[in-house]
Amino acid sequence: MVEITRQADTVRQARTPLSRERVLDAAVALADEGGVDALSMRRIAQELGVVPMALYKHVANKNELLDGMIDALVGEIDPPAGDAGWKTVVRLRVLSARRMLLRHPWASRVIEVRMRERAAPTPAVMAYLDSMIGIFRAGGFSVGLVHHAMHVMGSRLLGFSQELFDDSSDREPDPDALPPQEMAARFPHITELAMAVAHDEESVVGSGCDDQFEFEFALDLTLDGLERLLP
Amino acid sequence: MVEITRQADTVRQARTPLSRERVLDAAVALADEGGVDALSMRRIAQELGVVPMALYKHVANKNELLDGMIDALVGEIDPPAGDAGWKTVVRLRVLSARRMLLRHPWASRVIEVRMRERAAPTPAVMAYLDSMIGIFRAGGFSVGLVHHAMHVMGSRLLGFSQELFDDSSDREPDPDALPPQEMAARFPHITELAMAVAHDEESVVGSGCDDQFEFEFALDLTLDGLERLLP
DNA sequence: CTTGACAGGTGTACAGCGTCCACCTACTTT
DNA sequence: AAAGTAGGTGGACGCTGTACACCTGTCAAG
Repeated sequence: MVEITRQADTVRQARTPLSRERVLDAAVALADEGGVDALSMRRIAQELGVVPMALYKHVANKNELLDGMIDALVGEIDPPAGDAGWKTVVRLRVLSARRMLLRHPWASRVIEVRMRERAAPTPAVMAYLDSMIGIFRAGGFSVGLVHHAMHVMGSRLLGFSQELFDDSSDREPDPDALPPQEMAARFPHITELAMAVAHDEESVVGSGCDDQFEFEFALDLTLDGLERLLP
Repeated sequence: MVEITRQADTVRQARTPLSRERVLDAAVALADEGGVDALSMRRIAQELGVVPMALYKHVANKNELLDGMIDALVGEIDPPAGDAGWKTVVRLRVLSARRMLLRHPWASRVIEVRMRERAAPTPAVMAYLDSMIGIFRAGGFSVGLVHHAMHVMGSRLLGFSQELFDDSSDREPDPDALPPQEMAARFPHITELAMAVAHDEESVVGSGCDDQFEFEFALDLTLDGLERLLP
């Protein structure tokens, strides 16, 4: 009896070595059932039968944990499906993203908030956007047109937030950003787009992307679409 | 000297009687300069030279304070301009909303977050939406079409968040909601729309508004718009 | 076979948060 | 004069994220 207990004690900390993945999973589960407000380091730790500070051996801090959760969720979005034409492929992908967001209602809020205060989107989001851009390119869109398209789609692409790339602001450069050539290798379409935008507006001060123009572009496209619905 | 000082002391708490408006103004100012994370009850109080709990005599709690701030900001949006046709009027109004949001970069996040967890938007937001619906109606849109239009415009109307009315969820009814007839008087267009939607989907379980359909409607309208841009 | 590094879990502590509660004080109303 | 009330005060509680020092088990090198 005593032996069993002791073994159980030993086991509790030995059997489940508490990996980063286990922390992330517990966090997602907790958020799923109690909303993002129920998500505290202490609660996650408690759920894992561990002391709060133990989490910090696998996760730098809470923000980094949120980033990890986002990455996990974005990974749930279906990859582009076959060769059905850009319109169908984009449509299916966006609907898949939406399903993911409906499964995790707290997610869009977290993504949005983290997006706003981070230098760059998380890697999985980057990959998602890159592949989305790739679909448009393959569908015959020019680089410039894809740029507009991404702005127009903004709020639909992940179900919210049209300003995924808020490069206009004066954020300090991300210290652990990817070196350019690796960036280009992993996210070729994003890179192509970014370079084109940066280049053809060289003279413009600041962002290299006229947010105001893009906003009005999207707005007018929407209004035109609505106008066509009038009898 | 002593007298002056004593007078100053007296004055500090007597001259500026710390109204709700002063609290709201201080809060907005603080958020404007330090972002929404710098906004704590204690900081606001400090800024006003007062003890934190003093604020609670003018504001129920922090959420209610955030609501008040939102209302103040939405009030900054230009009223509908003249009789230039629905398209122009909507366009100008949305651009005015955008300018407000650019003046207060933290605002969209606050509005969105508060929207998600509140039973109803704040009065000023209601008024804004009501008048926006009115513009569409006056422009010849049917009630049903306005409904679609509001969903399509969603992310542009206030610069974000297409799900302003997330009535699908199972929120407890707002205790201090307006009585129906007052609601109808103050927000006639919202009421008209809400009743029409509730009525013609009587048989459907739940929300009275098929969010999935609306999402796809908006998505397809956007994709069609993009398609027309292809050479 | 020992030793030392190191990965990983523990315990304590701190500053900051929102807000409940009891209190005091000045002013208004009867 | 008495009673009520609006509004500022002070203290406390429970919660948060996380810095820091510590301990322990595992494993590699001498």
